[in-house]
Amino acid sequence: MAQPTPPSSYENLRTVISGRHETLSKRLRQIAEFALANPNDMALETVSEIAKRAAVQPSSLIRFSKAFGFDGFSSMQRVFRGRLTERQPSYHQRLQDLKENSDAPLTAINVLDRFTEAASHALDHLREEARPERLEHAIELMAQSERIHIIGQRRAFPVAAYLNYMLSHLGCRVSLIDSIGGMTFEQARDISPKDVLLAISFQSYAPESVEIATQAQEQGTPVIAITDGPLSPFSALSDVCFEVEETQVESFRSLSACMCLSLSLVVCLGYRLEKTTDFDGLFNG
Amino acid sequence: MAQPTPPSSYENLRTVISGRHETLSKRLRQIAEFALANPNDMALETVSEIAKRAAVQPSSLIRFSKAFGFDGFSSMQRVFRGRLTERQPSYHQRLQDLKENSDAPLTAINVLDRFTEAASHALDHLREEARPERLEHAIELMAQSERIHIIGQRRAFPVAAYLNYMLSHLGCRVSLIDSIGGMTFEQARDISPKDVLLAISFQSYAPESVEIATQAQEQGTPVIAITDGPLSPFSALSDVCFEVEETQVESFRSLSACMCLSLSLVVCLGYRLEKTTDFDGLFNG
DNA sequence: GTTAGCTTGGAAAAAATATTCCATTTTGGC
DNA sequence: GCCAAAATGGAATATTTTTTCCAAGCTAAC
Repeated sequence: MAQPTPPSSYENLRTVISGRHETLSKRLRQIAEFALANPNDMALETVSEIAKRAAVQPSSLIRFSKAFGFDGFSSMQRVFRGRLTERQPSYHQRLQDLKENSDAPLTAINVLDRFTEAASHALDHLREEARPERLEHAIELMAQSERIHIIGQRRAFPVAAYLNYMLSHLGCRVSLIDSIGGMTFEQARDISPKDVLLAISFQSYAPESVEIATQAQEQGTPVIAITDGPLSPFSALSDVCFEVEETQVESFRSLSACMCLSLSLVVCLGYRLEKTTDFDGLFNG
Repeated sequence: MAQPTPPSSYENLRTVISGRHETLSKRLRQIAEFALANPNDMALETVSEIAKRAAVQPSSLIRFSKAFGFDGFSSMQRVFRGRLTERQPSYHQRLQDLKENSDAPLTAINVLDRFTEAASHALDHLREEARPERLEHAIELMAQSERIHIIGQRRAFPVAAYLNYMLSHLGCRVSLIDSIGGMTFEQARDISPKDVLLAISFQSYAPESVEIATQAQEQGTPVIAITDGPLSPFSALSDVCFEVEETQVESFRSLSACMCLSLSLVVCLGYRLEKTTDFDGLFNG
């Protein structure tokens, strides 16, 4: 049992396995090779299934694990499983930590720390969950529309305003439904099937936004939604749906990730439209 | 058992779960929410562990699986596991690629990666540069003012709108100078020395904002500025000045760090005012 | 070729895990 | 407010999975 303490990260385990590869017995070497080549199997299959695939006996797998200092197969498997989640170190777990390790006094700087931390997580999450094909789909819909309508009520309004600002600077025809003078539905009335509706909405989903998205969809106008999770009504009400899970600390949410997604969408659209105009300065108003 | 054939891909399962979410019983809905929020746990943990984390009985998990057409929990778990193995190249990989050849193709996902990266830096910068005494000074000024006026033109407007939204939900007397109907200066006219002016402005510093801040300062109204660097005219025009250096990628700037700072200020003010109101839900409009 | 020491295969035992079942509670219609 | 139907909790059971153990098979030194 040449390994006193087992590696606790996949990367370490990998290194240790390749390091000892030469000195292992025939069967164990066979397992080492299989493990390095099929980390997914190692993480997700049962001992007997892995044994079958690697053409060894189940007991050899146990021996292998013990040779590297683990208690048994299960504890080695944990390390392989870690690899699958560490990219995404359980977003929620991290948040939990953030909340729990926070009996720090509520000084201004502490609050700021926590919100920057939370915003940073939200950005990571955005990046991890981003689906390239959705981004491209959304951009295509915008590029081909005659006019882009934007709705975002209450908490979502700043995002809507930001999109409106940037899109108009790109030279897009764009209409922000800003509900000025209580004209929400009147403003929404001239959404045509050739346009696109960009809807931003978070819990608890302003009824006006829901209704306008519903109407748009019914009449065949593509809807792009930026919302806060798969349980949002906009999942069903949109052609492309971006789920931006803004981190929540003590039930306050930031819009950092939303702003970032919005900016990215607009810039991509800019490239797509081959507006090779001098972008410098456009965004510095 | 309303689901004859179980979804075989994670994406489908997700869709089906959100689709039926409304109609599920209390416990099953609870599980649906947990599952969508914690797909990693669903993929890797045992029934009893998941049950514990989701605060339900193990048997409910089996019922949940069956409700979606699976034989039992194990076969549903297979779908969640699929997600882990069919992952697209992780964003770390994408970032690596991006750094190695910065003339990487301008795909949507690359653009997003770069902006999230940039936003993340901006947040780090915000945290590093934050001066506790400035935060506290700003909070104190707001706490003691009779009314908070907010101005932010053009690119800064979304931040102003966000502050306006949050502050009004805190119960503060707040006025947003939104320039509606070209009434910028008329709206600014009732800023009194007992109030405070929150000015957000970035290069190239909207003249209206500069002028209003100047007037406010001349008449003795405290000015809090959120701006973009020491060269901003607001350095001189404000009592407290936050310099938020939003990282710039190809001359596009995001507002992520600004939003985060704004949120932090508001939350601190909330604590300061000892509004121990139930904050839950306040920020979910 | 023999033997000691290490390795391997496989079946049997132990442990962990998933699933079922039923008594109890909750829900919704009258 | 009552009843029937649906949902739920939790213990009991069934199943799967891991782990142990030991006999048998190699390997290499003498």
